[in-house]
Amino acid sequence: MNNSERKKIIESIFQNIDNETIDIIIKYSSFLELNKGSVLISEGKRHHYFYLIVEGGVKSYYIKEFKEVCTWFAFENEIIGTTSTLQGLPSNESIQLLEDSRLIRFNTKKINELTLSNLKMCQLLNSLWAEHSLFLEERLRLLQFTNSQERLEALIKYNSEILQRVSLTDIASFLGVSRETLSRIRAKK
Amino acid sequence: MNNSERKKIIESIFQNIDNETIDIIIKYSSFLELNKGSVLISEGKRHHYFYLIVEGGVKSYYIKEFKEVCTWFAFENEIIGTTSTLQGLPSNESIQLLEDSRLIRFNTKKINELTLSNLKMCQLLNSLWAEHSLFLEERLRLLQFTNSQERLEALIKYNSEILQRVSLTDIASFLGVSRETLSRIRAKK
DNA sequence: ATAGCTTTGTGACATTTGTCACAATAATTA
DNA sequence: TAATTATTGTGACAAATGTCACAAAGCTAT
Repeated sequence: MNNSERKKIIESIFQNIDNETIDIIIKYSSFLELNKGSVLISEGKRHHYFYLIVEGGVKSYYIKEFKEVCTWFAFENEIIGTTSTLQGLPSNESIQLLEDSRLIRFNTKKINELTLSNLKMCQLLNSLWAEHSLFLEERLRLLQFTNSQERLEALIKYNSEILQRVSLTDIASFLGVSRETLSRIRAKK
Repeated sequence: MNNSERKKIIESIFQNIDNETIDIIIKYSSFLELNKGSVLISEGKRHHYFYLIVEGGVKSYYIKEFKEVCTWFAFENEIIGTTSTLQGLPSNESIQLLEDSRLIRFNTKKINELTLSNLKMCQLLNSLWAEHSLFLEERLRLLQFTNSQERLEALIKYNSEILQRVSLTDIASFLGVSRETLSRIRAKK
């Protein structure tokens, strides 16, 4: 991927940022192609990057009693990272590629520094946080007071892409039910 | 509550903000004393304020099938509002006082305007969002892959204040279990 | 194509949780 | 204080879900 392609993608994601800042952002980013199974962020470690998925998909999870608990999935044009990593803490979850993927990688510290002097950048981050909070609140609602049937229906309705690109084992964990229960709910319909 | 008291509290919450901005924030705020049961924000409506609890407590909830589903509780020195309200949307949940409370009320629009020109204010909002995201992510973990016993234990460990100040009916709803189940788990210990 | 591995489906049974009904207790108000 | 209301506890039973075991189906690589 050449520089002008990368610029186009970054411009479409980081909207309303002046040209000069975009160039700085590009300087602080790099392009990667990685294979399915690669781990971008691993639980318990400090990391210095967040990513934009150009093509491909990832899952995020943590280990509980020797088992993976999936917390979210992401695909094309989504910005991914872990909240703890963005704050300079050891990550509370891992991020792994579900497919061979093409990614743009950003340096967390450098981007954070930009927000200290660049108001637009700071505002952009604010809107990303707000969006992220809404996403989390919706997920909380889904988990707090719905049965597994309703959760699956919501997933089909609002995130049908996940169903097509993620294994049922991971989806079950994401929905907070056992693999077997998910299998049975699917059979019932 | 006089102006200098209010200034002190606001300064302790909005850290690293210059004096001039603090004065503006104070101008955009007002002090309130309200009784238990008062509703600060009601589901489905647009609101133009967020609040700081000086003394007292609140619960947030939405209605599902004629029942309240509690989403969170807050007490002294916490900033409260709903994400949807902050973004100018109709609120997706209600906020009601659990106790007679003393509050400082802020004008959302005015504060949002401040972030357009004041970098410090924008950064402050960023850190509030980040903190809020971490809070939501922890709650998600608690709900996604724990049984009711573990949820109650986590609540006792990390939010014992809630147990002392909130009815078991509301706590059960917050933990995502029926009132009866919570009652039985408590009896078992 | 075949052997090996991964993913998905399904039966049997135990456990957990929800629901309904009602009793016991605590808090509030006249 | 007595009456009333709100909150909490508990028994009985039904429904949902988890766990374990194993079969079926899909992939992958040689």
